[in-house]
Amino acid sequence: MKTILSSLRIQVNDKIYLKDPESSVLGKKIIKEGILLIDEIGFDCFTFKKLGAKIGSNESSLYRYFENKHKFLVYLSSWYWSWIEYKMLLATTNVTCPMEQLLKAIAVITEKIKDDDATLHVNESILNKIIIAEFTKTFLTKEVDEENREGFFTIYKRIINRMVDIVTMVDPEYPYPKSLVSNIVEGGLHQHFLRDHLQTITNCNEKISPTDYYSDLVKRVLKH
Amino acid sequence: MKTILSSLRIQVNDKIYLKDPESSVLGKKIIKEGILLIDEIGFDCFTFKKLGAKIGSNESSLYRYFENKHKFLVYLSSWYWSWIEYKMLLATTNVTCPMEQLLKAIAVITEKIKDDDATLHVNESILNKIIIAEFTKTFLTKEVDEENREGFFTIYKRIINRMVDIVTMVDPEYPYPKSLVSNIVEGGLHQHFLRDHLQTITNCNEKISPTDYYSDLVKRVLKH
DNA sequence: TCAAAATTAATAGTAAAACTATTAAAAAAG
DNA sequence: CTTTTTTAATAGTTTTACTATTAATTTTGA
Repeated sequence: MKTILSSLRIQVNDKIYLKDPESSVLGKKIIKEGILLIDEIGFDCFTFKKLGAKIGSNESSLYRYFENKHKFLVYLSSWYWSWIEYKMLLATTNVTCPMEQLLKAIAVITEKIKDDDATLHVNESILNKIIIAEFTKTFLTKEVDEENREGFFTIYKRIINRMVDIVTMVDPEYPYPKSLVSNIVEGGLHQHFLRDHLQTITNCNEKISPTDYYSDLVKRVLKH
Repeated sequence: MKTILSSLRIQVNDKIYLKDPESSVLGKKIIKEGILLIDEIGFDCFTFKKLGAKIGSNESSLYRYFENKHKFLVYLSSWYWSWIEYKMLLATTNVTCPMEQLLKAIAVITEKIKDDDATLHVNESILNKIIIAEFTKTFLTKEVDEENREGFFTIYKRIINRMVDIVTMVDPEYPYPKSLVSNIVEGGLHQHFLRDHLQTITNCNEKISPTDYYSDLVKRVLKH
């Protein structure tokens, strides 16, 4: 049951990879150890050569799964947002009050993640750390328009638009629902980063979470 | 007068560079043409070799000004924020109403920049485009804590804390002034990027600017 | 004024990163 | 059980990122 759920819920655009890493032992090893290595040394210092050494494989074997390390990060991000989308669906269905739904969605998006035992080859808690520090790099490139057309950011945009629908239910008169939501999703990651590294420009700390800040924000911004 | 003003107002931490690029013709050429090249090919593809070729200098000559291309981007960012700080000072002094002050500051931060003729070797409008697409990369690194300690982000943090003071004047009871402001500054850049590349998740377009969105936001969030 | 000192910039490197072509071995299909 | 396909390793190439050395120019101070 667990494995059925875990394979059903995560769907990554197949243009992102050359060969599906979920389809082989080596592929899963690349994901699992790749997440750990990026967390350890940072994406800028990460190379397929280093990952190959870590998992006892040759660099060129990894190139058969991903064209380059950028695509690998896009893959991990897509996987992450697909997993978040699933969690958001679980958290918001059967909630009738739109504002309550919105607060649940914000919690899913902005909360610090604990590992989910259903997917043994992905440590979601560490993946969350990577997304906080590296996700914006997936679209801050010269290729963003091309990759957007190819659907690399579909899941991310779908999550935002699902939340936009909820905001519109809460306050149909609010004029900037899309900017508000994209701002919350991106800003949630950013506030986590500031809490860990630039504490003087955030109120987030051990006691105040990004979830607290953004929950308060939507209550002030939206008529409800 | 113009040159006195321009040299007074921009002050960049001298740990960022090896040799002050403002101190020589070659240095100014590096800044001027570097901005154009990064805008053209993106920071990821930018190298000192390519810039050297563009300005008819050897790669190794550029290395005497900046340790690496990361530091070059940190320098351009510092320069940009220093220039913004000056513009913000001009825009907010002699404004007595705190909310009006805040709206002026938000306008300076989030508006699309036009070139300023006072600094001939810097095209501020193109630099603004670079900041939108590349600035977050300056701190999304493993070295962020070390570089923060060395003062690489001082001006950026000072701008945010200046705005935090204004927010606190507007509404002393608001519990998250730092998160609100860091969110506006970072989010302003982000909304510009979304408008240009991921239109489906922002309300910003030719008619609605990030300034409109954030001006409305603070009016809703703060009691005034 | 002119020789010594200091600065500036070019040449010619190296090491690592980012890939690719070829081939060998293992697994799957007919 | 042999042919085809898939998988992965070896051994390359090109580019990036940087450095050591040397040559040329500028500055300075006796």
